[in-house]
Amino acid sequence: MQALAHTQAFQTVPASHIHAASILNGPGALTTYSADEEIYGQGERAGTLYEVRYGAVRLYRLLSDGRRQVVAFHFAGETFGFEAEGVHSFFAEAIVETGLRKVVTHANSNINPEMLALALRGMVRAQQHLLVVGRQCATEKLGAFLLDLAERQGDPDRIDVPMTRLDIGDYLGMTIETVSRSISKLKAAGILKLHSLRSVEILRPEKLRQICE
Amino acid sequence: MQALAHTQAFQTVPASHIHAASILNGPGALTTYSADEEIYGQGERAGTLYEVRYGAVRLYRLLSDGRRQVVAFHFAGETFGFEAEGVHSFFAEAIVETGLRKVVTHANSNINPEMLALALRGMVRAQQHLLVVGRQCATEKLGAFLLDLAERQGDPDRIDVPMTRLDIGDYLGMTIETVSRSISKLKAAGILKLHSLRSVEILRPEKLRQICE
DNA sequence: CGATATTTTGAGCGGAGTCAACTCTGGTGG
DNA sequence: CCACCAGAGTTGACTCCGCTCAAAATATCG
Repeated sequence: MQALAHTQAFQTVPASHIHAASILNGPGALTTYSADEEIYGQGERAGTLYEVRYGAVRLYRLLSDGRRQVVAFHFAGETFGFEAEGVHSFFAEAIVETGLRKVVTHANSNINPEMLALALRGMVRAQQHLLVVGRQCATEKLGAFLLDLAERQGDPDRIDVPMTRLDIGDYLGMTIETVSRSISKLKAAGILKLHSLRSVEILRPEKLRQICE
Repeated sequence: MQALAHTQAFQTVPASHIHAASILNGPGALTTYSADEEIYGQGERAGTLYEVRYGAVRLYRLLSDGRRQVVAFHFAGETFGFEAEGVHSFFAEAIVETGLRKVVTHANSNINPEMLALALRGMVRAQQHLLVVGRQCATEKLGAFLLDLAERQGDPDRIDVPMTRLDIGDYLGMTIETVSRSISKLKAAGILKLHSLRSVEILRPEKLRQICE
């Protein structure tokens, strides 16, 4: 029942997203993945793009010392799977029950402005992520992360957070304890309200970035 | 602390706003910039790519609280200036005397695979940067940074470091004092040798990532 | 309802930031 | 040629945020 609620929440797709992705191909088959199922692995041959129809995806890389760096999350309407080389440099996993539409692209054949647009958007997103992880205190990072989620999900107040605290920590470069503490701090300050572990309400968006000390 | 101005950067952008390069390899005029000279500014209209012929360039963004996040450095042979929106979201400055070849681009006409490849490489570079900044201790960050420089400059041992400690700090998300201390630590450990402030020799490349305690 | 995983909270410690003083470097002009 | 100087870099002392280890509380699922 809980999972179903997530699914529905993520099905809201901004019009611009649908537009960009659907030009890339004809109607593709919908593939479904259950929670924590691998979509592709580091080192696998690339060449397929994936458009999220519903659910959520994490991209991550395992470092040599065993740590995990989550590079990106993707939600309904977003397209991922771009690679500069022929192989994937990250793992892709479904976070919850997720539906993907595969977009097979073979080198040089499918170059068009829409595809370039998606690639550039991916680059901008990575650079934006960099700004967040780069230099901020834990609470600021979390605030920026939540605001990003809100923006991408459409609803400015109510956020669905399908990923675990570990995912968030590995995404923002901090431990689960610090993630938890930051949430508690924001909650205590009356900026956030948790309806459940996976449903967050932003009461004071403008204050989210300022709490830091 | 006020952080990033999210709202604009996270907005989805219609594909029509993208000004993509049409021709990457036409003969372009060589423009020279002196140290610290601005190449383009945040908010300026985009649409031109730049190929570095010699010298070095920093891309950075000013945050609302006055902090500066250096997003990338670029050296000879590299191309920068990609934007997903019609305007530049970063500043570009020459670090030292630098020669650039401008590549004037026309919107939506004649998009080629080479162009996409460059954009994807930019994305991968940003994600790689993310892995470095996401690392835990300062010395590891600096080590990864130096190894990156060595790789991009060709010489595995001797590195030219044109940027200041402040540049490095703003790139890695740490203070100049910590940058300096990290260098001193690596020097003391016999891993680095400084021939001058701008010339670094890597004595033990394999140890660069491991020093952290 | 019990078993397990996830999350929260607590206590203590260490690394990076802050503030400050000092040293080094490179450039300028006498 | 050298003295001077401003900026860059280094080093030190101290503080504090976030990591670690540990335990309690809560959520999830069979």
